[in-house]
Amino acid sequence: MEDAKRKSLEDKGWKVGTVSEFLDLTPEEAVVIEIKLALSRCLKERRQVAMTQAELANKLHSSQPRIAKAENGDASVSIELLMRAMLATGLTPHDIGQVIAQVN
Amino acid sequence: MEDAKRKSLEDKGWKVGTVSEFLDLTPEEAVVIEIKLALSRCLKERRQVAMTQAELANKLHSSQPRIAKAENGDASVSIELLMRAMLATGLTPHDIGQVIAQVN
DNA sequence: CAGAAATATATCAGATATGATATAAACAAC
DNA sequence: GTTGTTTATATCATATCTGATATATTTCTG
Repeated sequence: MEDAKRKSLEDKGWKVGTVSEFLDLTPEEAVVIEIKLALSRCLKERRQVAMTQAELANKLHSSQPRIAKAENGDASVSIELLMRAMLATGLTPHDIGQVIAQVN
Repeated sequence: MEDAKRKSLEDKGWKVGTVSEFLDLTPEEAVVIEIKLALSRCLKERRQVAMTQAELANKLHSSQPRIAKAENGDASVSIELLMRAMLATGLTPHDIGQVIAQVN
């Protein structure tokens, strides 16, 4: 993993800091991070053309700051919240499946 | 929703009990439940031909009881754990994407 | 530039998910 | 039917995720 990418992940709260910590990640955990980031990017792209973060938060019974975290790939956001958000912007399970299928 | 299906979900811990509670579910929440159940079914099918629950649990640094819950669609299991488990059985992001894309 | 609107960051108490453990039930093979 | 293997259920302390709130920063518009 390149330094710049690791730095970016660390800023978002991902525990991939040191090399040894990075090696502690199972392959599955690494893939899940990639999936989360892919969903996050897709959500941001779609939400921006559809509504404000506050509007989306209302639909979800969530809060604007949480949407911001979701769109920025924050580690505290679950795949479930990412999916609920994507669906609330009008994306479908098919769309979500396509995004995940393209990871790696 | 038919009675039999609602009963099955209730047994697994899903809060879809009464009609009014069911109506409280946002459409996105309902779809997410379907996605979880689809992932759960796929995991069970794949794991059964590949290894025991205990072996999978070891690969994941998890426990056999948690794998049992994952395979039986228990509400306490996150999408993230379902995905990590699927990946550990040898399934790929592409496989996972296909399962989700077929929901609904 | 000034004010408004949108987005980002920080903090936190409560809710949900977690692996561990114990143990029960189901299922084989003998 | 007894023994060994696998899967299911129950409980629990800890860790993680949650929406809410306050507030800072960026971006838009006039």
